[in-house]
Amino acid sequence: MLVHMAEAGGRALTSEELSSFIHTNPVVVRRSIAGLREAGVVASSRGHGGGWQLGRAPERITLAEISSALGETLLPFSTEPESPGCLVEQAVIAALEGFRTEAERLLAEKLGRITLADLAADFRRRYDEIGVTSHAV
Amino acid sequence: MLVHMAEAGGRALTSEELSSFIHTNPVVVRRSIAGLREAGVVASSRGHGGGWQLGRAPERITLAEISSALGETLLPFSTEPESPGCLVEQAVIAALEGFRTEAERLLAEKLGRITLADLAADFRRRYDEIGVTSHAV
DNA sequence: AGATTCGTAACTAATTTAGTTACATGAAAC
DNA sequence: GTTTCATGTAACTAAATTAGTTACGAATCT
Repeated sequence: MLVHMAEAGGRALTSEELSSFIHTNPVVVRRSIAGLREAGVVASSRGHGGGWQLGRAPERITLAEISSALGETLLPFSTEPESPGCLVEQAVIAALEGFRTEAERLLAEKLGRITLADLAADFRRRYDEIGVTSHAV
Repeated sequence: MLVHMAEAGGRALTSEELSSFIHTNPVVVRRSIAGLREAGVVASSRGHGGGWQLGRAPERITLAEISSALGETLLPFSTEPESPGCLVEQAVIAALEGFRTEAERLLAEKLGRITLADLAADFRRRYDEIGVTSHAV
Protein backbone atom coordinates (compact mmCIF):
# COMPACT_ATOMS: atom_id res chain seq x y z
CA MET A 1 0.00 0.00 0.00
CA LEU A 2 2.84 2.38 0.80
CA VAL A 3 4.41 1.74 -2.59
CA HIS A 4 1.12 2.69 -4.16
CA MET A 5 1.07 5.88 -2.15
CA ALA A 6 4.62 6.59 -3.23
CA GLU A 7 3.53 6.14 -6.83
CA ALA A 8 0.37 8.20 -6.50
CA GLY A 9 2.16 11.49 -7.09
CA GLY A 10 0.86 13.28 -4.03
CA ARG A 11 -2.77 12.37 -4.57
CA ALA A 12 -4.48 10.83 -1.58
CA LEU A 13 -5.65 7.26 -2.08
CA THR A 14 -8.86 6.20 -0.37
CA SER A 15 -8.96 3.08 1.78
CA GLU A 16 -11.44 1.84 -0.79
CA GLU A 17 -8.78 2.07 -3.50
CA LEU A 18 -6.04 0.66 -1.29
CA SER A 19 -8.20 -2.27 -0.24
CA SER A 20 -8.92 -3.18 -3.84
CA PHE A 21 -5.16 -3.38 -4.51
CA ILE A 22 -4.71 -6.12 -1.97
CA HIS A 23 -8.16 -7.65 -2.33
CA THR A 24 -9.45 -6.87 1.09
CA ASN A 25 -11.80 -4.55 2.91
CA PRO A 26 -11.51 -0.76 3.44
CA VAL A 27 -11.94 -1.14 7.19
CA VAL A 28 -9.15 -3.69 7.33
CA VAL A 29 -6.92 -1.20 5.56
CA ARG A 30 -7.74 1.58 8.00
CA ARG A 31 -7.10 -0.66 10.96
CA SER A 32 -3.89 -1.99 9.49
CA ILE A 33 -2.17 1.28 8.78
CA ALA A 34 -3.55 3.33 11.66
CA GLY A 35 -0.28 2.80 13.50
CA LEU A 36 1.65 4.31 10.62
CA ARG A 37 -0.26 7.56 11.02
CA GLU A 38 0.84 8.06 14.61
CA ALA A 39 4.42 7.50 13.47
CA GLY A 40 4.10 10.10 10.72
CA VAL A 41 4.77 7.54 8.00
CA VAL A 42 1.40 8.23 6.44
CA ALA A 43 -1.15 11.00 6.80
CA SER A 44 -4.87 10.57 6.44
CA SER A 45 -7.50 13.16 5.65
CA ARG A 46 -11.26 12.99 5.75
CA GLY A 47 -13.96 14.09 3.43
CA HIS A 48 -14.02 14.86 -0.24
CA GLY A 49 -10.64 14.23 -1.88
CA GLY A 50 -9.40 12.72 1.34
CA GLY A 51 -7.58 9.47 1.86
CA TRP A 52 -4.05 8.34 2.55
CA GLN A 53 -0.69 9.66 1.47
CA LEU A 54 2.88 9.36 2.63
CA GLY A 55 3.78 11.50 5.62
CA ARG A 56 7.20 12.32 4.20
CA ALA A 57 9.41 11.58 1.22
CA PRO A 58 9.76 7.83 0.47
CA GLU A 59 13.53 8.25 0.67
CA ARG A 60 13.09 8.97 4.34
CA ILE A 61 10.83 6.02 5.15
CA THR A 62 12.66 2.82 5.97
CA LEU A 63 11.34 -0.69 6.40
CA ALA A 64 12.63 -0.58 9.96
CA GLU A 65 10.36 2.35 10.76
CA ILE A 66 7.39 0.72 9.10
CA SER A 67 7.91 -2.51 10.99
CA SER A 68 8.31 -0.69 14.26
CA ALA A 69 5.34 1.62 13.68
CA LEU A 70 3.16 -1.39 12.95
CA GLY A 71 4.20 -2.86 16.28
CA GLU A 72 5.64 -5.93 14.61
CA THR A 73 8.28 -7.94 16.36
CA LEU A 74 11.36 -8.76 14.33
CA LEU A 75 11.81 -12.08 16.12
CA PRO A 76 9.03 -14.63 16.45
CA PHE A 77 9.39 -15.72 20.04
CA SER A 78 8.38 -14.46 23.43
CA THR A 79 10.66 -13.96 26.39
CA GLU A 80 7.86 -13.38 28.85
CA PRO A 81 8.28 -15.59 31.90
CA GLU A 82 5.39 -18.01 32.26
CA SER A 83 6.56 -19.67 35.45
CA PRO A 84 8.40 -17.00 37.45
CA GLY A 85 10.65 -18.83 39.83
CA CYS A 86 11.50 -21.65 37.45
CA LEU A 87 15.27 -21.55 37.12
CA VAL A 88 15.25 -23.46 33.86
CA GLU A 89 12.98 -20.88 32.32
CA GLN A 90 15.19 -18.13 33.70
CA ALA A 91 18.27 -19.62 32.06
CA VAL A 92 16.46 -20.03 28.75
CA ILE A 93 15.07 -16.52 28.85
CA ALA A 94 18.44 -15.05 29.75
CA ALA A 95 20.00 -16.70 26.70
CA LEU A 96 17.16 -15.65 24.41
CA GLU A 97 17.18 -12.08 25.72
CA GLY A 98 20.87 -11.85 24.96
CA PHE A 99 20.26 -13.20 21.50
CA ARG A 100 17.26 -10.95 20.95
CA THR A 101 19.07 -7.76 21.92
CA GLU A 102 21.89 -8.36 19.51
CA ALA A 103 19.71 -9.82 16.76
CA GLU A 104 17.16 -7.02 16.83
CA ARG A 105 19.89 -4.46 16.54
CA LEU A 106 21.30 -6.27 13.50
CA LEU A 107 17.94 -6.74 11.82
CA ALA A 108 16.83 -3.16 12.44
CA GLU A 109 20.11 -1.97 11.04
CA LYS A 110 19.55 -3.99 7.88
CA LEU A 111 15.90 -2.99 7.49
CA GLY A 112 16.89 0.61 8.13
CA ARG A 113 18.90 0.59 4.92
CA ILE A 114 15.92 -0.28 2.75
CA THR A 115 13.70 2.69 1.99
CA LEU A 116 10.29 2.93 0.44
CA ALA A 117 11.99 4.75 -2.42
CA ASP A 118 14.03 1.62 -3.08
CA LEU A 119 10.88 -0.47 -3.33
CA ALA A 120 9.15 2.10 -5.51
CA ALA A 121 12.17 2.25 -7.82
CA ASP A 122 12.21 -1.52 -8.13
CA PHE A 123 8.50 -1.54 -8.84
CA ARG A 124 8.97 1.11 -11.51
CA ARG A 125 11.80 -0.85 -13.07
CA ARG A 126 9.59 -3.94 -13.30
CA TYR A 127 6.74 -1.86 -14.59
CA ASP A 128 8.76 -0.22 -17.35
CA GLU A 129 10.25 -3.55 -18.30
CA ILE A 130 7.12 -5.60 -18.52
CA GLY A 131 4.69 -2.82 -19.18
CA VAL A 132 1.54 -4.41 -17.82
CA THR A 133 -0.96 -3.41 -15.23
CA SER A 134 0.39 -3.37 -11.73
CA HIS A 135 -2.53 -5.12 -10.12
CA ALA A 136 -3.06 -8.24 -12.10
CA VAL A 137 -4.62 -10.99 -10.09
CA MET B 1 12.41 -29.62 28.49
CA LEU B 2 15.77 -30.22 26.85
CA VAL B 3 17.55 -28.60 29.78
CA HIS B 4 15.74 -31.01 32.06
CA MET B 5 16.89 -33.89 29.89
CA ALA B 6 20.43 -32.56 30.03
CA GLU B 7 20.18 -32.47 33.81
CA ALA B 8 18.63 -35.90 34.11
CA GLY B 9 21.97 -37.72 33.99
CA GLY B 10 21.09 -40.14 31.24
CA ARG B 11 17.78 -41.23 32.74
CA ALA B 12 14.83 -41.05 30.37
CA LEU B 13 12.11 -38.60 31.39
CA THR B 14 8.53 -39.50 30.60
CA SER B 15 6.28 -37.07 28.76
CA GLU B 16 4.24 -37.13 31.95
CA GLU B 17 7.20 -35.72 33.89
CA LEU B 18 8.13 -33.27 31.16
CA SER B 19 4.59 -31.98 30.90
CA SER B 20 4.40 -31.31 34.61
CA PHE B 21 7.52 -29.12 34.34
CA ILE B 22 5.82 -26.75 31.95
CA HIS B 23 2.31 -27.25 33.26
CA THR B 24 0.81 -28.82 30.22
CA ASN B 25 -0.32 -32.16 28.88
CA PRO B 26 1.77 -35.26 28.03
CA VAL B 27 0.31 -35.45 24.55
CA VAL B 28 1.20 -31.85 23.89
CA VAL B 29 4.76 -32.66 24.90
CA ARG B 30 4.96 -35.63 22.55
CA ARG B 31 3.57 -33.61 19.69
CA SER B 32 5.85 -30.68 20.41
CA ILE B 33 9.14 -32.51 20.43
CA ALA B 34 8.39 -35.19 17.85
CA GLY B 35 10.34 -33.14 15.31
CA LEU B 36 13.40 -33.21 17.53
CA ARG B 37 13.45 -36.99 17.37
CA GLU B 38 13.74 -37.11 13.59
CA ALA B 39 16.65 -34.66 13.87
CA GLY B 40 18.41 -36.83 16.43
CA VAL B 41 18.29 -34.12 19.06
CA VAL B 42 16.29 -36.35 21.35
CA ALA B 43 15.57 -40.08 21.45
CA SER B 44 12.39 -41.64 22.74
CA SER B 45 11.82 -45.16 23.99
CA ARG B 46 8.64 -47.00 24.84
CA GLY B 47 7.64 -49.21 27.68
CA HIS B 48 8.93 -49.60 31.17
CA GLY B 49 11.73 -47.15 31.97
CA GLY B 50 11.12 -45.46 28.66
CA GLY B 51 10.73 -41.78 27.93
CA TRP B 52 12.85 -39.04 26.45
CA GLN B 53 16.54 -38.27 26.57
CA LEU B 54 19.02 -36.25 24.58
CA GLY B 55 20.15 -37.81 21.34
CA ARG B 56 23.71 -36.61 21.83
CA ALA B 57 25.84 -34.60 24.21
CA PRO B 58 24.36 -31.19 25.08
CA GLU B 59 27.60 -29.56 23.95
CA ARG B 60 26.72 -30.68 20.46
CA ILE B 61 23.13 -29.44 20.44
CA THR B 62 22.74 -25.81 19.39
CA LEU B 63 19.71 -23.56 19.55
CA ALA B 64 19.97 -23.23 15.78
CA GLU B 65 19.45 -26.97 15.36
CA ILE B 66 16.58 -27.02 17.81
CA SER B 67 14.84 -24.16 16.08
CA SER B 68 15.34 -25.72 12.69
CA ALA B 69 14.26 -29.20 13.82
CA LEU B 70 11.07 -27.74 15.26
CA GLY B 71 10.35 -26.18 11.90
CA GLU B 72 10.32 -22.71 13.39
CA THR B 73 10.98 -19.74 11.19
CA LEU B 74 13.56 -17.28 12.44
CA LEU B 75 11.76 -14.34 10.85
CA PRO B 76 8.07 -13.66 11.38
CA PHE B 77 6.93 -12.78 7.90
CA SER B 78 5.93 -14.62 4.79
CA THR B 79 7.32 -14.05 1.32
CA GLU B 80 4.74 -16.19 -0.43
CA PRO B 81 3.17 -14.30 -3.32
CA GLU B 82 -0.54 -13.78 -2.79
CA SER B 83 -1.24 -12.00 -6.03
CA PRO B 84 1.17 -13.42 -8.59
CA GLY B 85 1.47 -10.84 -11.32
CA CYS B 86 1.25 -7.85 -9.02
CA LEU B 87 4.45 -5.93 -9.64
CA VAL B 88 4.24 -4.10 -6.35
CA GLU B 89 4.14 -7.38 -4.49
CA GLN B 90 7.03 -8.65 -6.56
CA ALA B 91 9.15 -5.65 -5.62
CA VAL B 92 8.29 -6.02 -1.94
CA ILE B 93 8.96 -9.75 -1.95
CA ALA B 94 12.27 -9.28 -3.74
CA ALA B 95 13.41 -6.84 -1.06
CA LEU B 96 12.21 -9.08 1.76
CA GLU B 97 13.79 -12.17 0.24
CA GLY B 98 17.11 -10.39 0.08
CA PHE B 99 16.74 -9.33 3.65
CA ARG B 100 15.61 -12.78 4.75
CA THR B 101 18.52 -14.59 3.16
CA GLU B 102 21.08 -12.44 4.85
CA ALA B 103 19.22 -12.17 8.14
CA GLU B 104 18.59 -15.88 8.49
CA ARG B 105 22.24 -16.60 7.92
CA LEU B 106 23.16 -14.11 10.64
CA LEU B 107 20.60 -15.38 13.11
CA ALA B 108 21.43 -19.03 12.54
CA GLU B 109 25.07 -18.21 13.02
CA LYS B 110 24.30 -16.57 16.35
CA LEU B 111 21.98 -19.30 17.53
CA GLY B 112 24.52 -21.88 16.43
CA ARG B 113 26.90 -20.56 19.05
CA ILE B 114 24.54 -21.25 21.93
CA THR B 115 24.50 -24.87 23.01
CA LEU B 116 22.22 -26.74 25.32
CA ALA B 117 25.25 -27.20 27.56
CA ASP B 118 25.44 -23.41 27.91
CA LEU B 119 21.83 -23.28 29.06
CA ALA B 120 22.31 -26.20 31.43
CA ALA B 121 25.42 -24.58 32.91
CA ASP B 122 23.54 -21.33 33.45
CA PHE B 123 20.68 -23.22 35.05
CA ARG B 124 23.11 -25.02 37.34
CA ARG B 125 24.76 -21.74 38.30
CA ARG B 126 21.39 -20.29 39.27
CA TYR B 127 20.49 -23.45 41.06
CA ASP B 128 23.67 -23.58 43.12
CA GLU B 129 23.37 -19.91 43.91
CA ILE B 130 19.78 -19.81 45.04
CA GLY B 131 19.41 -23.39 46.09
CA VAL B 132 15.69 -23.79 45.66
CA THR B 133 13.57 -26.15 43.67
CA SER B 134 13.83 -25.71 39.95
CA HIS B 135 10.14 -25.92 39.22
CA ALA B 136 8.54 -23.40 41.50
CA VAL B 137 5.29 -22.09 40.12
C1' DA C 1 -27.08 20.89 2.32
C1' DG C 2 -25.22 16.95 0.33
C1' DA C 3 -21.57 13.90 -0.84
C1' DT C 4 -17.47 11.81 0.56
C1' DT C 5 -14.11 9.68 3.55
C1' DC C 6 -11.95 8.46 7.74
C1' DG C 7 -12.42 6.49 12.80
C1' DT C 8 -14.18 3.09 15.44
C1' DA C 9 -17.26 -0.10 17.71
C1' DA C 10 -19.63 -4.38 17.36
C1' DC C 11 -20.50 -8.54 15.41
C1' DT C 12 -19.50 -12.90 12.56
C1' DA C 13 -16.68 -16.38 10.42
C1' DA C 14 -12.40 -18.75 9.69
C1' DT C 15 -8.08 -20.30 11.25
C1' DT C 16 -4.86 -21.71 14.51
C1' DT C 17 -3.37 -23.59 18.78
C1' DA C 18 -3.75 -26.00 23.13
C1' DG C 19 -5.81 -29.35 25.63
C1' DT C 20 -8.18 -33.84 26.20
C1' DT C 21 -9.68 -38.60 25.53
C1' DA C 22 -8.99 -42.94 23.59
C1' DC C 23 -6.58 -46.64 22.02
C1' DA C 24 -3.07 -49.24 19.39
C1' DT C 25 1.94 -50.41 19.52
C1' DG C 26 6.11 -51.61 21.69
C1' DA C 27 9.13 -52.89 25.61
C1' DA C 28 10.42 -54.19 30.25
C1' DA C 29 9.36 -56.76 34.56
C1' DC C 30 7.75 -60.55 36.89
C1' DG D 1 3.02 -65.00 28.77
C1' DT D 2 0.66 -61.68 31.20
C1' DT D 3 0.87 -57.33 33.34
C1' DT D 4 2.49 -52.77 33.49
C1' DC D 5 4.26 -48.81 31.60
C1' DA D 6 5.22 -45.49 28.02
C1' DT D 7 5.18 -43.66 23.38
C1' DG D 8 2.52 -42.65 18.73
C1' DT D 9 -1.35 -40.86 16.82
C1' DA D 10 -6.08 -39.93 15.62
C1' DA D 11 -10.17 -37.48 16.82
C1' DC D 12 -12.55 -34.26 19.20
C1' DT D 13 -13.32 -29.83 22.06
C1' DA D 14 -12.30 -25.27 23.68
C1' DA D 15 -9.92 -20.95 23.46
C1' DA D 16 -7.57 -17.35 21.17
C1' DT D 17 -6.44 -14.88 17.21
C1' DT D 18 -7.33 -12.80 12.84
C1' DA D 19 -9.96 -11.26 8.85
C1' DG D 20 -13.99 -9.64 7.21
C1' DT D 21 -18.41 -7.09 7.54
C1' DT D 22 -21.96 -3.74 8.89
C1' DA D 23 -23.13 0.42 10.90
C1' DC D 24 -22.75 4.96 12.08
C1' DG D 25 -20.62 9.23 13.91
C1' DA D 26 -17.26 12.96 12.82
C1' DA D 27 -14.83 15.73 9.65
C1' DT D 28 -14.21 18.00 5.22
C1' DC D 29 -14.96 19.51 0.62
C1' DT D 30 -18.11 21.35 -3.14
